[in-house]
Amino acid sequence: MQSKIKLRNAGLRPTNQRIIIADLLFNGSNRHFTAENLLDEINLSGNKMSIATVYNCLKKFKNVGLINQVESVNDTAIFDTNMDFHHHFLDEETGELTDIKNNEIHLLKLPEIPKGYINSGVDIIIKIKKNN
Amino acid sequence: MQSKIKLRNAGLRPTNQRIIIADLLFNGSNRHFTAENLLDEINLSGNKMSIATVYNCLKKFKNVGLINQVESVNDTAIFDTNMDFHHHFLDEETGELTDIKNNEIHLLKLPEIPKGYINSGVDIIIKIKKNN
DNA sequence: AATTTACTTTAAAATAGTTCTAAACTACTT
DNA sequence: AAGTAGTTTAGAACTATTTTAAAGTAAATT
Repeated sequence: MQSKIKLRNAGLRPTNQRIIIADLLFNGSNRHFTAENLLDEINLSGNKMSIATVYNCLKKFKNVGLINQVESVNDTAIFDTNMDFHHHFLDEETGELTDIKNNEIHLLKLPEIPKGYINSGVDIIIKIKKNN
Repeated sequence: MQSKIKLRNAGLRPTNQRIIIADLLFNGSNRHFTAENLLDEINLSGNKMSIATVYNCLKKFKNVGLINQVESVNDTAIFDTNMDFHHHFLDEETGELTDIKNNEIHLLKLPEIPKGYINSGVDIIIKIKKNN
């Protein structure tokens, strides 16, 4: 079981619930998802879990750098398993996010970070809408 | 009364409540604020208003392009009176936003916008945290 | 292996931010 | 002056998320 090791390496106790979630999330392909999305998937996979556990787990995964929370105005938190440096298109009307490949965008000249602070990430969001 | 004209030009009926809010927001200096922040200010200025009105008003102001809603993971919606093209530092710990002047940052090469869509805005968020 | 300790899960309640409802009100048009 | 369409309001409703506190489980200690 790959996930157990992954969790331990990340410094997280590999509980049954975390293993179930890790198995679903880290199966190769990247994706965006909400806590509710994930719970549905958990249920479909024949497992059960409290929504509070899903939230707890996602918070932990985020803290140890297994997933990202995407910056965007949205009523619902969206998480991302893609930990590569990359950015997003945001459909303003639907709230849907799509990855922008990193070589598709180029940020020249970063601003000076305020004194006493360090840069902890850059998010570029390109808002789009249907043209009609 | 400047605000009345501004509202009319934007195609909004200049009601008392909208004028009170416009007077507070468009007084020269730009700022970030939440609906609750603004209500506090309204109260301090000796006026009264329902929080629902504040939300309605901000939504309208946003729709007609008088203010922006800032993209950022935050439990609370943050609005911005600065309509110039510009970006933000986001303090990850406090959620506080600060403007980045537009000449401090330079985005070279934008990705191709998906077919059938148009670009409706670009937000760059540089996350920062205290270095200690 | 048994016991202890610290961390985790859970259902349910609580909270926070925002939107909805429907009645009263107000700006604008006729 | 009367009509109508848009606006405001208090309060209820709603949604996403967090908290609570008791029960459960993994790991550490004996």
